[in-house]
Amino acid sequence: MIDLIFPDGSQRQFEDGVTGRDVAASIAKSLEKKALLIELDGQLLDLDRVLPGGGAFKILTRESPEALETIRHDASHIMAEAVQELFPGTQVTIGPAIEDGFYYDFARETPFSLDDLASIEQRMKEIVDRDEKIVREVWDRKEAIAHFSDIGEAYKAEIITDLPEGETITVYRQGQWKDLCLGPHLPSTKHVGKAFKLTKLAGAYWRGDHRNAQLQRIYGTAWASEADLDAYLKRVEEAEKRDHRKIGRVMDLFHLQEEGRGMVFWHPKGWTLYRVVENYIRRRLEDGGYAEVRTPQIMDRSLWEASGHWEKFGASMFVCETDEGEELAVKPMNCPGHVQIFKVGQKSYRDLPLRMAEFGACHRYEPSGALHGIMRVRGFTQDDAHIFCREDQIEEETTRFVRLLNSIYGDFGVELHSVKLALRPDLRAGTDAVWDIAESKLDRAARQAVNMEVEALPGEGAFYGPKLEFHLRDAIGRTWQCGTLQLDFVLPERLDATYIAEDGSKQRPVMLHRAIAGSMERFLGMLIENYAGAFPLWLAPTQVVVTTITSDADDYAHQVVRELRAAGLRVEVDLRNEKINYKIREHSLTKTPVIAVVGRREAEEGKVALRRLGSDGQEILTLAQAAKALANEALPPDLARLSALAMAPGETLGAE
RNA sequence: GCCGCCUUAGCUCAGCCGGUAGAGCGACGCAUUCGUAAUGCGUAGGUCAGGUGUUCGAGUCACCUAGGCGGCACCA
Repeated sequence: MIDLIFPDGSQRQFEDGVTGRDVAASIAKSLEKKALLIELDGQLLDLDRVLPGGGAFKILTRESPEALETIRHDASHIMAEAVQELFPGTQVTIGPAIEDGFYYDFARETPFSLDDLASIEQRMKEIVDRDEKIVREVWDRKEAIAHFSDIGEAYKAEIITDLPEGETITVYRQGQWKDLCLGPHLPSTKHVGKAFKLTKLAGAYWRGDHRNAQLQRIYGTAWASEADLDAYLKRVEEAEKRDHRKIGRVMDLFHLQEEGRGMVFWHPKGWTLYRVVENYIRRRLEDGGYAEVRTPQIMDRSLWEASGHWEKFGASMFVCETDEGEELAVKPMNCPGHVQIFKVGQKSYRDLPLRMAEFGACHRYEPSGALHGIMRVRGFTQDDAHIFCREDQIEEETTRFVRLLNSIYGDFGVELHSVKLALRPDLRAGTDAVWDIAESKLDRAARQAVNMEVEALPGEGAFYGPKLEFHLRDAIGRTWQCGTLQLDFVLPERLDATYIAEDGSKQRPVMLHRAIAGSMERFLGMLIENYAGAFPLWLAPTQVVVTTITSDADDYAHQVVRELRAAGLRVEVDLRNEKINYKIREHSLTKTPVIAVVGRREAEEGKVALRRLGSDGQEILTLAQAAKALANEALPPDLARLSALAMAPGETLGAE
């Protein structure tokens, strides 16, 4: 007998050998009909599988969020079945459920074309209609390998071969088709429903390794209902409107062109935004005890050899040779330059921690396929800094850094999506004991500073030390690493950085490489998507457009512009002989936060009518009131906090 | 870099089975002076990404090159 505890807390006993379906049937016939899967002690199981024991028991239906992943997984199997029916000779590999959908990787000589997706989708719907029972079978390892080899499924045979001895090999059969799979699955293909759509075609390497064969991946999305599918498609469409490349064009922020692939041409408005962000970060760094420096863009090969970059990073570096035979490299990172500054003169333990910051323009030769708008470029600027410190200062410096990062993200209104800790790689410098300390320090310090899980990434650290990664999410759900903190035991050694300790001995400092925005370009791309271009006043490139109803008010409009500019605001004027409706529409489309409309009435009364982006009401203020209120609102958050602290009545700090 | 798709006016996009290039917006000109998301009329804009080929004839078909987009790999 087994004991099952139901979600309402009630408990019942069942005979050994009972299946999830039996239990559902014992509750209600209607429940049995709706049941798709069961959850036993948090683990999903097939409905028709004999329960392996008792525990917390739950029946999942279409409506259960937990069932969605299985619906998607099944959809991928149905797609694989459809593909093998339509394109005999195609080998299957793996096909998991992913966020919002699923994919399946196939091995086939001739690539699929976009047109094939329609016929595959059609066949999938037929398979759903066939209502094929999905049956779990446990196979013997040798037999399974022999079977999959025989039918020409080399990849499946390889997967089984690589499974640890003693692992249960399960094969799921649906109709004539079968696939090696861990499961669980729905009772039959009918239950997957038809709320799915094949979305894209891509190449993908077998087991994610570019040295392996390239497979063909078909992506799809699948949902519990048509309504959910439509909502998803609409969401994607909306997200595409936030694309920073599109908004960058509409708002005239920047452009990219062939002759400078991966290099951003910042237009006046985009550069204004850039400078506002840079100056804000600069103030926060100064406030956080950093000193800003500037190091050369191009340095001799010998330095890059000494730092190890020539060997480890050479393939990504832009190099050049002079007529005199010098070999130079454009800097891909700022660290070697900073060590040079550290090494000038003698440093004492009293100088540590020494925090050296630079908005350092770096160039890296990124693979062409990696480029993406201004998010992934070849020329970018890091809000970089290196903290030279003693080993016992690592933890405190890390906590300080993560707090600063979190506060800065907060001021920009972006939300940290995840924090990851990249752990020691196979090839590494330093002893295990040092790595143990380094990893646990970073982990502890990060957890202390943010109330968030820290996901471990085994083997992904740099050869010289572990690395904390701070990820933000873009408009279409892709996540990007922005902030980072890397511990480095190696570079101070390679470039021979030392300080004099209390006992007079020479010691090696530890270096923390850290960045908050990461790349300014990427961070601005994130900001553009985060706000869909509708920036808060302090960030908006143009904060106010003053525009007239008729040319009678032109002179007054100029006066308004002068006063608002005197209050520190970024103001433009639009005196075009167009209807007010037209001008409002145009400035709204380019996301100007405040439109100040002036007509004869305002001119006579010395007032302005402020219209906020996204609202159709207006606020009539005197010119002096408007200037003061807007200037106050336009204060960057850090200065706003200062001014609130100062509480000096009537005093305002100039906005940028 | 690899796989797939795309590239037509400044922008967004039509262009059928191969028959000689279109729209809207924008720009420019003229008229209009108007009260909160598109005033009217007119004018100019194209080596159909570049190249080679097939064809009587190519924006359309084939191949090559470049760039872009979506993934993969790589990465801030």
